Amino acid sequence: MAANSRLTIAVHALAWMALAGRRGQELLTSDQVAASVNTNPVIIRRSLGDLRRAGLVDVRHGAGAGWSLARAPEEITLLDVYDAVEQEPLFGMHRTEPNLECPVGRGIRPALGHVYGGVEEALRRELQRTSIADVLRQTLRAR
Amino acid sequence: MAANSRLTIAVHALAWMALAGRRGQELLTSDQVAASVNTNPVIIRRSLGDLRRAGLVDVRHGAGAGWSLARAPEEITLLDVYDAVEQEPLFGMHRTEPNLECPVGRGIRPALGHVYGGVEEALRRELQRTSIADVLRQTLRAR
DNA sequence: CCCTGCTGTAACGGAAGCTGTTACAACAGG
DNA sequence: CCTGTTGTAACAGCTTCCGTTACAGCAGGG
Repeated sequence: MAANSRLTIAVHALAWMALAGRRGQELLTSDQVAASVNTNPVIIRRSLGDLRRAGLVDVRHGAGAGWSLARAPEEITLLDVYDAVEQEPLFGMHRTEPNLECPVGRGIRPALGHVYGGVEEALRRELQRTSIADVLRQTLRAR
Repeated sequence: MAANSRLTIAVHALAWMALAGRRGQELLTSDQVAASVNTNPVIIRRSLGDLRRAGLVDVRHGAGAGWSLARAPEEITLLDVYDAVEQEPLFGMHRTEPNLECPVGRGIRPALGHVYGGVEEALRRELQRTSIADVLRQTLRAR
Protein backbone atom coordinates (compact mmCIF):
# COMPACT_ATOMS: atom_id res chain seq x y z
CA MET A 1 0.00 0.00 0.00
CA ALA A 2 1.22 3.40 -0.85
CA ALA A 3 1.66 4.63 2.69
CA ASN A 4 1.98 8.33 2.02
CA SER A 5 2.54 10.70 4.93
CA ARG A 6 -0.03 13.35 4.13
CA LEU A 7 -2.31 12.63 7.05
CA THR A 8 0.67 12.56 9.40
CA ILE A 9 2.01 15.90 8.14
CA ALA A 10 -1.38 17.59 8.37
CA VAL A 11 -2.12 16.29 11.87
CA HIS A 12 1.36 17.27 13.04
CA ALA A 13 0.87 20.80 11.72
CA LEU A 14 -2.53 21.14 13.38
CA ALA A 15 -1.32 19.78 16.71
CA TRP A 16 1.59 22.20 16.68
CA MET A 17 -0.74 25.07 15.86
CA ALA A 18 -3.03 24.01 18.71
CA LEU A 19 -0.13 24.02 21.18
CA ALA A 20 1.12 27.40 19.94
CA GLY A 21 -2.39 28.79 20.25
CA ARG A 22 -2.56 27.60 23.83
CA ARG A 23 0.69 29.47 24.44
CA GLY A 24 -0.83 32.68 23.10
CA GLN A 25 0.61 32.53 19.58
CA GLU A 26 -2.41 32.26 17.32
CA LEU A 27 -0.54 32.89 14.08
CA LEU A 28 2.19 30.67 12.65
CA THR A 29 4.02 30.97 9.35
CA SER A 30 4.69 28.00 7.13
CA ASP A 31 8.36 28.36 8.04
CA GLN A 32 7.59 27.95 11.72
CA VAL A 33 5.43 24.89 11.13
CA ALA A 34 8.04 23.44 8.78
CA ALA A 35 10.66 23.77 11.52
CA SER A 36 8.72 21.41 13.77
CA VAL A 37 7.79 18.93 11.04
CA ASN A 38 11.34 19.20 9.67
CA THR A 39 10.48 19.59 6.02
CA ASN A 40 10.24 22.23 3.33
CA PRO A 41 7.81 25.15 3.89
CA VAL A 42 6.20 24.50 0.52
CA ILE A 43 5.11 21.06 1.72
CA ILE A 44 3.43 22.74 4.67
CA ARG A 45 1.75 25.35 2.49
CA ARG A 46 0.38 22.63 0.25
CA SER A 47 -0.95 20.70 3.22
CA LEU A 48 -2.38 23.74 4.99
CA GLY A 49 -3.86 24.81 1.67
CA ASP A 50 -5.86 21.57 1.62
CA LEU A 51 -6.96 22.22 5.18
CA ARG A 52 -7.94 25.78 4.32
CA ARG A 53 -10.10 24.60 1.43
CA ALA A 54 -11.80 22.27 3.91
CA GLY A 55 -12.40 25.14 6.32
CA LEU A 56 -10.15 23.80 9.08
CA VAL A 57 -7.60 26.68 9.12
CA ASP A 58 -7.56 30.35 8.20
CA VAL A 59 -4.79 32.22 6.45
CA ARG A 60 -3.71 35.89 6.54
CA HIS A 61 -1.72 37.52 3.76
CA GLY A 62 0.51 40.58 3.70
CA ALA A 63 2.93 41.62 6.43
CA GLY A 64 2.36 39.71 9.67
CA ALA A 65 0.81 36.89 7.70
CA GLY A 66 0.35 33.32 8.88
CA TRP A 67 -2.02 30.46 9.62
CA SER A 68 -4.46 29.91 12.46
CA LEU A 69 -6.96 27.25 13.44
CA ALA A 70 -10.47 27.94 12.21
CA ARG A 71 -12.01 25.87 15.03
CA ALA A 72 -11.13 24.72 18.51
CA PRO A 73 -8.80 21.66 18.48
CA GLU A 74 -11.56 19.64 20.15
CA GLU A 75 -13.78 20.33 17.14
CA ILE A 76 -11.37 19.02 14.50
CA THR A 77 -11.45 15.25 14.07
CA LEU A 78 -8.98 13.13 12.17
CA LEU A 79 -11.82 12.33 9.79
CA ASP A 80 -12.01 16.04 8.90
CA VAL A 81 -8.29 15.99 8.20
CA TYR A 82 -8.50 12.74 6.26
CA ASP A 83 -11.22 14.11 4.02
CA ALA A 84 -9.20 17.27 3.49
CA VAL A 85 -5.98 15.62 2.39
CA GLU A 86 -6.96 12.26 0.86
CA GLN A 87 -9.17 11.73 -2.14
CA GLU A 88 -8.25 8.35 -3.60
CA PRO A 89 -10.26 5.35 -2.38
CA LEU A 90 -8.48 2.95 -0.06
CA PHE A 91 -8.45 -0.02 -2.45
CA GLY A 92 -8.16 0.30 -6.21
CA MET A 93 -10.23 -1.68 -8.69
CA HIS A 94 -8.75 -3.52 -11.68
CA ARG A 95 -6.58 -1.27 -13.77
CA THR A 96 -7.94 -2.88 -16.93
CA GLU A 97 -11.56 -3.94 -17.26
CA PRO A 98 -12.02 -7.61 -16.33
CA ASN A 99 -13.32 -10.12 -18.85
CA LEU A 100 -17.06 -9.41 -19.06
CA GLU A 101 -17.77 -12.82 -20.60
CA CYS A 102 -16.78 -14.45 -17.32
CA PRO A 103 -19.53 -14.35 -14.68
CA VAL A 104 -16.97 -13.34 -12.08
CA GLY A 105 -15.46 -10.67 -14.31
CA ARG A 106 -18.93 -9.29 -14.93
CA GLY A 107 -20.09 -8.97 -11.34
CA ILE A 108 -16.95 -8.60 -9.26
CA ARG A 109 -16.62 -4.83 -9.38
CA PRO A 110 -19.99 -3.86 -7.92
CA ALA A 111 -19.61 -6.62 -5.33
CA LEU A 112 -16.19 -5.37 -4.29
CA GLY A 113 -17.39 -1.78 -4.37
CA HIS A 114 -19.98 -2.70 -1.81
CA VAL A 115 -17.48 -4.43 0.45
CA TYR A 116 -14.89 -1.69 0.12
CA GLY A 117 -17.54 0.89 0.97
CA GLY A 118 -18.23 -0.86 4.24
CA VAL A 119 -14.52 -0.97 5.06
CA GLU A 120 -14.06 2.71 4.36
CA GLU A 121 -17.08 3.47 6.50
CA ALA A 122 -15.52 1.59 9.41
CA LEU A 123 -12.28 3.48 8.93
CA ARG A 124 -14.10 6.79 8.89
CA ARG A 125 -16.00 5.98 12.08
CA GLU A 126 -12.73 5.23 13.82
CA LEU A 127 -11.01 8.38 12.55
CA GLN A 128 -13.92 10.45 13.78
CA ARG A 129 -13.39 9.26 17.33
CA THR A 130 -10.10 11.18 17.70
CA SER A 131 -9.67 14.97 17.67
CA ILE A 132 -6.60 17.15 17.27
CA ALA A 133 -6.92 17.93 20.99
CA ASP A 134 -6.76 14.18 21.72
CA VAL A 135 -3.65 13.79 19.58
CA LEU A 136 -2.00 16.77 21.28
CA ARG A 137 -2.79 15.35 24.69
CA GLN A 138 -1.27 11.97 23.85
CA THR A 139 1.67 13.68 22.18
CA LEU A 140 2.58 15.68 25.27
CA ARG A 141 2.08 12.69 27.52
CA ALA A 142 4.64 10.64 25.60
CA ARG A 143 7.99 11.67 27.07
CA MET B 1 -3.43 7.36 -1.46
CA ALA B 2 -1.74 4.88 -3.69
CA ALA B 3 -4.82 2.77 -4.38
CA ASN B 4 -3.13 -0.33 -5.70
CA SER B 5 -5.26 -3.17 -6.99
CA ARG B 6 -3.59 -6.11 -5.29
CA LEU B 7 -6.46 -6.95 -2.98
CA THR B 8 -8.88 -6.72 -5.90
CA ILE B 9 -6.78 -9.01 -8.11
CA ALA B 10 -6.33 -11.60 -5.37
CA VAL B 11 -10.01 -11.65 -4.41
CA HIS B 12 -11.03 -11.89 -8.05
CA ALA B 13 -8.71 -14.86 -8.55
CA LEU B 14 -10.01 -16.62 -5.46
CA ALA B 15 -13.66 -16.01 -6.34
CA TRP B 16 -13.08 -17.38 -9.82
CA MET B 17 -11.33 -20.42 -8.39
CA ALA B 18 -14.23 -20.94 -6.00
CA LEU B 19 -16.74 -20.85 -8.84
CA ALA B 20 -14.66 -23.21 -10.98
CA GLY B 21 -14.37 -25.59 -8.05
CA ARG B 22 -18.12 -25.57 -7.65
CA ARG B 23 -18.36 -26.53 -11.32
CA GLY B 24 -16.04 -29.47 -10.74
CA GLN B 25 -12.81 -27.90 -11.95
CA GLU B 26 -10.56 -27.88 -8.92
CA LEU B 27 -7.38 -26.97 -10.76
CA LEU B 28 -6.82 -23.73 -12.70
CA THR B 29 -3.67 -22.53 -14.44
CA SER B 30 -2.46 -18.96 -14.14
CA ASP B 31 -3.42 -18.50 -17.78
CA GLN B 32 -7.02 -19.45 -17.06
CA VAL B 33 -7.22 -17.11 -14.10
CA ALA B 34 -5.55 -14.33 -16.08
CA ALA B 35 -8.20 -14.71 -18.77
CA SER B 36 -10.94 -13.75 -16.30
CA VAL B 37 -9.01 -10.96 -14.61
CA ASN B 38 -7.82 -9.79 -18.04
CA THR B 39 -4.19 -9.33 -17.22
CA ASN B 40 -0.83 -11.03 -17.68
CA PRO B 41 -0.37 -14.54 -16.22
CA VAL B 42 2.76 -13.41 -14.37
CA ILE B 43 0.66 -10.94 -12.38
CA ILE B 44 -1.57 -13.81 -11.34
CA ARG B 45 1.36 -16.03 -10.43
CA ARG B 46 2.79 -13.29 -8.26
CA SER B 47 -0.53 -12.77 -6.52
CA LEU B 48 -1.25 -16.48 -6.10
CA GLY B 49 2.31 -16.90 -4.87
CA ASP B 50 1.53 -14.49 -2.02
CA LEU B 51 -1.63 -16.46 -1.28
CA ARG B 52 0.28 -19.74 -1.34
CA ARG B 53 2.82 -18.42 1.17
CA ALA B 54 -0.14 -17.51 3.38
CA GLY B 55 -1.56 -21.02 3.03
CA LEU B 56 -4.72 -19.98 1.19
CA VAL B 57 -4.06 -21.87 -2.06
CA ASP B 58 -2.11 -24.93 -3.14
CA VAL B 59 -0.03 -25.33 -6.28
CA ARG B 60 0.90 -28.35 -8.37
CA HIS B 61 3.91 -28.48 -10.64
CA GLY B 62 4.72 -30.58 -13.65
CA ALA B 63 2.31 -31.57 -16.39
CA GLY B 64 -1.32 -31.02 -15.41
CA ALA B 65 -0.17 -28.32 -13.02
CA GLY B 66 -2.31 -25.54 -11.58
CA TRP B 67 -3.74 -23.87 -8.53
CA SER B 68 -6.47 -24.91 -6.14
CA LEU B 69 -8.05 -23.47 -3.01
CA ALA B 70 -6.49 -24.76 0.20
CA ARG B 71 -9.71 -24.15 2.18
CA ALA B 72 -13.40 -23.87 1.55
CA PRO B 73 -14.40 -20.41 0.21
CA GLU B 74 -16.43 -19.86 3.38
CA GLU B 75 -13.23 -20.22 5.40
CA ILE B 76 -11.21 -17.57 3.56
CA THR B 77 -11.91 -14.03 4.74
CA LEU B 78 -10.85 -10.82 3.07
CA LEU B 79 -8.64 -10.21 6.09
CA ASP B 80 -6.71 -13.38 5.24
CA VAL B 81 -6.26 -12.07 1.71
CA TYR B 82 -5.33 -8.59 2.92
CA ASP B 83 -2.64 -9.96 5.21
CA ALA B 84 -1.33 -12.11 2.38
CA VAL B 85 -0.94 -9.35 -0.19
CA GLU B 86 -0.40 -6.12 1.77
CA GLN B 87 2.44 -5.39 4.14
CA GLU B 88 2.80 -1.62 4.29
CA PRO B 89 0.87 0.15 7.04
CA LEU B 90 -2.16 2.17 5.99
CA PHE B 91 -0.73 5.60 6.90
CA GLY B 92 2.94 6.48 6.67
CA MET B 93 4.86 8.42 9.29
CA HIS B 94 7.11 11.39 8.52
CA ARG B 95 9.61 10.57 5.82
CA THR B 96 12.27 12.54 7.72
CA GLU B 97 12.49 12.55 11.50
CA PRO B 98 10.57 15.50 12.99
CA ASN B 99 12.33 18.15 15.07
CA LEU B 100 12.92 16.47 18.43
CA GLU B 101 13.47 19.82 20.16
CA CYS B 102 9.81 20.63 19.60
CA PRO B 103 7.47 18.98 22.09
CA VAL B 104 5.13 18.04 19.28
CA GLY B 105 7.95 16.72 17.13
CA ARG B 106 9.13 14.63 20.04
CA GLY B 107 5.84 12.96 20.94
CA ILE B 108 3.79 12.91 17.76
CA ARG B 109 4.97 9.61 16.36
CA PRO B 110 4.04 7.33 19.25
CA ALA B 111 0.76 9.21 19.60
CA LEU B 112 -0.07 8.76 15.93
CA GLY B 113 1.11 5.17 16.02
CA HIS B 114 -1.46 4.49 18.69
CA VAL B 115 -4.25 6.15 16.74
CA TYR B 116 -3.29 4.48 13.47
CA GLY B 117 -3.20 1.13 15.21
CA GLY B 118 -6.81 1.56 16.26
CA VAL B 119 -7.84 2.50 12.74
CA GLU B 120 -6.13 -0.52 11.23
CA GLU B 121 -7.79 -2.71 13.82
CA ALA B 122 -11.21 -1.40 12.79
CA LEU B 123 -10.37 -2.02 9.14
CA ARG B 124 -9.27 -5.57 9.94
CA ARG B 125 -12.45 -6.32 11.87
CA GLU B 126 -14.51 -5.21 8.90
CA LEU B 127 -12.48 -7.20 6.38
CA GLN B 128 -12.90 -10.28 8.52
CA ARG B 129 -16.67 -10.09 8.24
CA THR B 130 -16.62 -10.99 4.52
CA SER B 131 -15.51 -14.30 3.00
CA ILE B 132 -14.69 -15.31 -0.55
CA ALA B 133 -17.99 -17.19 -0.59
CA ASP B 134 -19.79 -13.95 0.32
CA VAL B 135 -18.03 -12.07 -2.46
CA LEU B 136 -18.88 -14.81 -4.97
CA ARG B 137 -22.52 -14.75 -3.90
CA GLN B 138 -22.76 -10.99 -4.35
CA THR B 139 -20.83 -11.19 -7.61
CA LEU B 140 -23.26 -13.67 -9.16
CA ARG B 141 -26.25 -11.74 -7.88
CA ALA B 142 -25.15 -8.57 -9.68
CA ARG B 143 -26.39 -8.98 -13.23
C1' DC C 1 2.25 54.85 -1.60
C1' DC C 2 5.87 51.96 -1.42
C1' DC C 3 8.36 48.06 1.23
C1' DT C 4 8.50 44.06 3.25
C1' DG C 5 7.35 39.46 4.44
C1' DC C 6 4.65 35.86 3.58
C1' DT C 7 1.39 33.05 0.71
C1' DG C 8 0.06 30.43 -3.59
C1' DT C 9 1.51 27.87 -7.24
C1' DA C 10 4.08 26.37 -11.21
C1' DA C 11 7.91 23.68 -12.78
C1' DC C 12 11.15 20.31 -12.21
C1' DG C 13 13.88 16.20 -10.48
C1' DG C 14 14.77 12.09 -7.89
C1' DA C 15 13.02 8.11 -5.74
C1' DA C 16 9.89 4.50 -5.21
C1' DG C 17 6.01 1.53 -6.22
C1' DC C 18 2.76 -0.84 -9.39
C1' DT C 19 1.64 -3.03 -13.58
C1' DG C 20 2.81 -5.32 -17.45
C1' DT C 21 6.09 -7.87 -20.51
C1' DT C 22 9.74 -11.03 -21.94
C1' DA C 23 12.71 -14.60 -20.92
C1' DC C 24 14.23 -18.66 -18.94
C1' DA C 25 15.46 -22.13 -15.40
C1' DA C 26 13.16 -25.67 -12.51
C1' DC C 27 9.89 -28.95 -11.71
C1' DA C 28 6.96 -33.13 -12.11
C1' DG C 29 3.43 -36.17 -14.48
C1' DG C 30 2.81 -39.13 -18.22
C1' DC D 1 12.75 -38.10 -21.76
C1' DC D 2 8.88 -34.53 -23.14
C1' DT D 3 5.85 -31.36 -22.28
C1' DG D 4 3.32 -27.89 -19.95
C1' DT D 5 3.30 -25.11 -16.15
C1' DT D 6 5.33 -22.62 -12.23
C1' DG D 7 8.76 -19.34 -10.07
C1' DT D 8 11.41 -15.52 -10.63
C1' DA D 9 14.61 -12.24 -12.54
C1' DA D 10 15.09 -8.22 -15.35
C1' DC D 11 13.36 -4.38 -17.45
C1' DA D 12 10.25 -0.50 -19.16
C1' DG D 13 6.49 2.74 -18.69
C1' DC D 14 3.64 5.09 -15.82
C1' DT D 15 2.22 7.40 -11.80
C1' DT D 16 2.61 9.37 -7.22
C1' DC D 17 5.05 11.49 -3.52
C1' DC D 18 8.41 14.43 -1.59
C1' DG D 19 11.46 18.02 -1.88
C1' DT D 20 13.43 22.18 -4.08
C1' DT D 21 13.72 26.54 -6.60
C1' DA D 22 11.57 30.35 -8.42
C1' DC D 23 8.48 33.94 -8.72
C1' DA D 24 4.06 36.45 -8.95
C1' DG D 25 0.48 38.30 -5.78
C1' DC D 26 -1.24 40.00 -1.69
C1' DA D 27 -1.82 43.17 2.36
C1' DG D 28 -0.23 45.63 6.65
C1' DG D 29 2.81 49.12 8.37
C1' DG D 30 5.55 52.95 8.02
